Amino acid sequence: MELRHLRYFVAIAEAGTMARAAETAHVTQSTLSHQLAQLEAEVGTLLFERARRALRLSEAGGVWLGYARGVLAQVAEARAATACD
Amino acid sequence: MELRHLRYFVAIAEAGTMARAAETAHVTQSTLSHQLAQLEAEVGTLLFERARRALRLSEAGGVWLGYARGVLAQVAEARAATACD
DNA sequence: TAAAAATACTCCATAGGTATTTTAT
DNA sequence: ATAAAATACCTATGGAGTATTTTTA
Repeated sequence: MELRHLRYFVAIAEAGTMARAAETAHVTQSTLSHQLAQLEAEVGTLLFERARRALRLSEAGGVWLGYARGVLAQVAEARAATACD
Repeated sequence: MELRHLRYFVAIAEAGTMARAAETAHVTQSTLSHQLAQLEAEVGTLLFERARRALRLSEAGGVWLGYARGVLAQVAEARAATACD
């Protein structure tokens, strides 16, 4: 798992679809699909429900969204703490 | 920046030398040197002082060590929270 | 049938390795 | 002399892209 997986996961969760998340994340829908599959495989759970047309966060997905945001926020804070410019 | 950079950075900080960190991180000294240089370039500050034979955390490095450990701990917690086995 | 995700495939950027050089005791 | 980091160079994995195929409202 890398920060990339968390960034993409949050982007997808916030956009609702991979197509729209692709724009904000500056990658293609295909890439998001791949990376999300990797994350889900590593976590061992589906983070989104695929039954519907649009993706919907699963229960585990909701939990993960909180952690992912927290981790990314911490990273941003660390950056800010050492930014001297 | 990826989690990899944080993992390696913490390993180096805890081991004191890259050679020993290489064993615990299961990569070579060369790889650690490369990745640490990347992290420092991205952060914009040296995280270790090179004046001495062994690496010593710089002031910014100390701050980063705290954040890096926090981030990795959060990731571990997230994993644990969704581990169903 | 339209709008989405998944998938086959291709490419190339880069993580990581080996070997060597540099640096500081 | 020695033990460390830095660096030059190489290889191969996998991140990311294009094009296509499912899938489902």
